[in-house]
Amino acid sequence: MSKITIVDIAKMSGVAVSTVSRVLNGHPDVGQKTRERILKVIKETGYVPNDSARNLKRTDAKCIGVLIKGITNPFFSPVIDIIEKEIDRQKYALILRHASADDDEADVALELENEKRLRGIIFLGGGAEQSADKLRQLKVPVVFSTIGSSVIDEKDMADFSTVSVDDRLEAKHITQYLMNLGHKDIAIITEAMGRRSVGHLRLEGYKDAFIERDMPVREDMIFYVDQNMEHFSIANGYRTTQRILSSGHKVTAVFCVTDLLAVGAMRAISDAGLRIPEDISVCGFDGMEIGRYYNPRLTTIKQPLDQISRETVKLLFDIIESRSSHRHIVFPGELSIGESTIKRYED
Amino acid sequence: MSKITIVDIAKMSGVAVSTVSRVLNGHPDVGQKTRERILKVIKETGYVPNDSARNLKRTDAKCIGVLIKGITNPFFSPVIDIIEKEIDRQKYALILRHASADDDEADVALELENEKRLRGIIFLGGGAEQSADKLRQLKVPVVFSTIGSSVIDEKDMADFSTVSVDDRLEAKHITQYLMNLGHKDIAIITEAMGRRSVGHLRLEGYKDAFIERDMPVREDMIFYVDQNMEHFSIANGYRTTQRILSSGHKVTAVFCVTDLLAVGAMRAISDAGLRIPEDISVCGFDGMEIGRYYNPRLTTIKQPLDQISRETVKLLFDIIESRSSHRHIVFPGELSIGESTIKRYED
DNA sequence: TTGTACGCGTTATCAT
DNA sequence: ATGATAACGCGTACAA
Repeated sequence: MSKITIVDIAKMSGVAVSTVSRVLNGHPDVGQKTRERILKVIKETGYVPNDSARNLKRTDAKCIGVLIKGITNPFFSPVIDIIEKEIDRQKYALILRHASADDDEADVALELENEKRLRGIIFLGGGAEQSADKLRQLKVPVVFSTIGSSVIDEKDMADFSTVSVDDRLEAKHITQYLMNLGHKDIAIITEAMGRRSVGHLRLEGYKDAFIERDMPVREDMIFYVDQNMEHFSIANGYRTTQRILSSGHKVTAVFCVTDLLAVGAMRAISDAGLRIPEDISVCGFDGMEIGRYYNPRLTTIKQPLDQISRETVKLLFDIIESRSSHRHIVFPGELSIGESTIKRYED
Repeated sequence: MSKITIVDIAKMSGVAVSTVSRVLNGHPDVGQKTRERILKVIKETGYVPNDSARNLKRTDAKCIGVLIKGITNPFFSPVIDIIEKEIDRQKYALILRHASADDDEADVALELENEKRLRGIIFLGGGAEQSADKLRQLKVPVVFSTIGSSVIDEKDMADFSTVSVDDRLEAKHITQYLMNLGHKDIAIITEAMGRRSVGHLRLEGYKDAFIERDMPVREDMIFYVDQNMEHFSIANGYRTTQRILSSGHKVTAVFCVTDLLAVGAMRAISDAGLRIPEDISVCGFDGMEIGRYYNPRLTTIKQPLDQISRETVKLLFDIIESRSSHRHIVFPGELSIGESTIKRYED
């Protein structure tokens, strides 16, 4: 039983391939009886059109590609959900593609572009990094979502759009919040990646807060996650916090650049027999659902993912329909105060 | 700037298309200088071969398709990670495809099969349900992972493989565990889907436990999640637990058929001013990472996802290389006792 | 080592 | 309303 094609269907229905094709694509100009006959044969044989061949010929196709780096990150789940709905509302199809850690996202994007007939691409996670040149070869507009413009070279600003919060600024805010609670010995758990990673941006914001108050930035309070495991994972937060606790440094608050890290941190602190927030305050960044359900509730910077997602799609379509050129939209984050932070006790 | 093809590359390099094709596919029989020249042109133009056209012709291609229903579920994250690595070890490529809630998975699978040149397909989540007939049209072997054979019709057992735990049995185990702690008023939070859903299977296991002890199964202790939101979500666990608490029924333990539901349940119980486990014991099912980090740690049935994932890939390759026919592998779950369950206080 | 020509399954164009 | 046929971009015999 070799694979069955449109030709077979045509033969079995006693019509020409073009007629079958018309039925397949919902063209109106085909007789009622002929249509039914063909449909019947299709159902019986279980024929499925070959998408490759289709895309090879097709000119239209209303598709938006969504490229996501590391499907593993639950942070993107709500974003994808909303983007999917929004694209649907525009009567477009969404093609979700995942790039594994070692894939070059730009390559995947280029592949996707001429494999399907895309009208636009949304990037979730990852970052432009070096591959901006490759990305520029894309013929369809690119919007980075939840990724700030600071991860992009200035010269690329006109070629891509970004929709996000200001990672650096918001990180400064939450650090200041901790300071206002009286904390001085504030450790940070972050990622040691390139200058354009969110980890680095949020670290910069942390530093900004100290610098603005003329307080020294203590390098021994900066803890980098284990490179050998998933960077922004609960487990890594746990392990890194253990390093903090055994470092001997006095620490009254920990800023985790990610909610997931914070969850791990809280568990590690509890396991060490310390109380949150009485002994150590913990805060995160992102505003993930789990933070609102954890015990204690996590203080964090809530990203307005709803707005970000919606605006991402809206902006993309504005560009596709040339109602707008590339823009860089920044939404304010919201300090969401939970039960994981408290005034520092005077000693 | 229209799209650039292999013909353009050939012209620009002053060679025939076949030569370019050879370079593209890493064939050895091409002159060193010619190869370099072509490579240079490719790099300069940023040419990317059209995958659709490729797959149309290709005969080989070592790909495994992984179909996942609802990317939203973090439960699959570790599974995907491992499957990806295992497939990689076999020098195969992994193509991850996501089917949205309303897609027919069988259709997506069929599409994927002749779009790419697959050698096998792994299903994550979802279920065979009615579409077994469609699935049978697939020319490559299908393995359901983390999905038990009980979701499949008997007559289909020889056509598909499954690798999973015994949902029903394990659900009985954990219910018995609660009973052994002295609990009698045990509510269950589950899903009201078809007879083949995990929600239903785990509910059956819950009932089994009661029946085996000649205890009545109380319908008023069965709580179904809100159909209008994501079924197995934290938020749904929260809301459904609120319904339990306001039902007026005496409840000393809650079995949530999913860890995510359990997290929501625990938060709802805390918010109601009750203590876990003293006032109400809570347990889940799955063994997700968050359960081990939550406060209190969640008692649950841990699925051996490591083994399941590894065995899924191994079995698939056994079938591909016809070293085995379709099988149904069942791994035992592990009762992972946390801090969320305790002996029922005598009143 | 390199080039030519055909076919993969489909859609679009032009006839009928 | 339907049929015939030329592309679409690439891989691969086969020929040179």
